[in-house]
Amino acid sequence: MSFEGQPPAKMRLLQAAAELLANSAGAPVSTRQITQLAGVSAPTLYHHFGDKEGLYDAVVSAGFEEYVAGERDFAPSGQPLEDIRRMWDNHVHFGLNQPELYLVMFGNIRPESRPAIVADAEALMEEMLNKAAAAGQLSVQPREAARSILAANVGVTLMLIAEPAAERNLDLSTMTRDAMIFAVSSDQAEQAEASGKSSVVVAAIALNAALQASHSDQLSSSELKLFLEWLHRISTT
Amino acid sequence: MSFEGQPPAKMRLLQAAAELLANSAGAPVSTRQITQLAGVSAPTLYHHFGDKEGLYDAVVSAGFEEYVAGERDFAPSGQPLEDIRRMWDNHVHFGLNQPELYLVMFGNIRPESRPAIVADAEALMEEMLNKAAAAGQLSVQPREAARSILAANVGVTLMLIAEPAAERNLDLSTMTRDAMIFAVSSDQAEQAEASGKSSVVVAAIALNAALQASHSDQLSSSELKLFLEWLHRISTT
DNA sequence: CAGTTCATATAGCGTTGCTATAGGTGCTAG
DNA sequence: CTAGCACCTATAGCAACGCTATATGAACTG
Repeated sequence: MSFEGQPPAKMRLLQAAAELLANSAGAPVSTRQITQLAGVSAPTLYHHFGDKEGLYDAVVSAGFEEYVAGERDFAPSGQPLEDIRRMWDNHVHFGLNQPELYLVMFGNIRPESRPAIVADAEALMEEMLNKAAAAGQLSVQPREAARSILAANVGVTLMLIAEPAAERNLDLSTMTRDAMIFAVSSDQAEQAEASGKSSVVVAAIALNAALQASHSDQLSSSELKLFLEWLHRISTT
Repeated sequence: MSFEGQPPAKMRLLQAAAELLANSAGAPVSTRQITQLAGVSAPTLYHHFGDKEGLYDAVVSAGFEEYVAGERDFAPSGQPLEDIRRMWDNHVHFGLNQPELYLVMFGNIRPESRPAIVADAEALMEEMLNKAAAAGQLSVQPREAARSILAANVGVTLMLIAEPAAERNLDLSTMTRDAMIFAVSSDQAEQAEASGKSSVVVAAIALNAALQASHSDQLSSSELKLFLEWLHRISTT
């Protein structure tokens, strides 16, 4: 993690905090340790960051940029759901590689106070899910899907961090990941993807078939007739 | 929470700790607060519990018995997967009702040190999943399924606790719960039916997203507007 | 009644996050 | 060139924290 373009003392504090956090093995890191390693005295820390949490927020912010970089670095594969899979794996990877930082970011839960970073991570995932929705691959609203997937993703990552490194079994992650993605995806759309047709057409076909089969009573019979006619126009173009 | 059958000072310490924890609103609780409320001096605490964590462990242990009681109190419905659903809901309920205690139990993650309670909760869920497996309703190993479901369950509960109480939307829990149970269940078609999401809704959501993204010119703008309105009606039922 | 053990108290140690106060340091204005 | 002014940093120390060395009272047991 690098903190360039900052006043020297501020930068060294950030670096010292990040370094001590990474090697703390779970033990809490004191401000005295940080200021000593940074070669700076206590008030300097509070001048720059207000309090210890402010310093941690700054470290977390840099950590999150690294996290986001990981989430974005792979080229979009054109298969949004596959990209979601990679986001999930990157999330777990990030957590296991920098557990202390991850715990400060996602593990520091307090009632009724939501870490800003959670909202950011949700937004990131929702963005990707929007693409899946546009491709007709989603069976739930992107926002709800993002919240649900991220919750499971965090839960799994925390579980894995808590386990002794030797016992960690990434199958837990893979299995939960696929369960969540499958749950929000519509298999109709997945089949459509394979057939190469435009998603509008395929979705229209699917909806047409489904409507006729289910005798939905959400629309009146005349409305349904017009609706189906439009569907037909869309799907036969 | 009751702590009967203990030496009086020990019991009062447990009660004081539980009470202060429940009303701490997220702020840390000091040993001085606890000993003062218990009408006892510091060394008594350490005589009985070794250290603060020992006291918390004892409180957690009592809390866990309450948790287990909730997990077991409903009569087995004869449908193991339905019981799993209730276990999930009870878990979330417990977390939201006693968030501070829950955070001590499940939120106090440290690298490579797994809270004993997690193993207990896993065992509890695995036990129930064994019944499902015996009934041929499981498509994965009960142990793996239990770990996966519990990880998601904890993740969701932590997310909900972190949210302002007014914004909490239990749909997040319901949706994630059903996704996980669906994923481990062998009779997936039945699960889909039970979740209430018919294929009509799935197709409507996909088509909605696809239409908005593709600016199809097969329908006039007024037709499209009405079409989308109907879609909305179908997909939000 | 002596001895042992359990339970509690007085007083205080070392560390924590944080701050009141004040002293440099480098820039710009006159 | 220097006066003034922001900005940055340091000395010293406070209150609160978890915890403990030591000692006293109470209650069984021989």
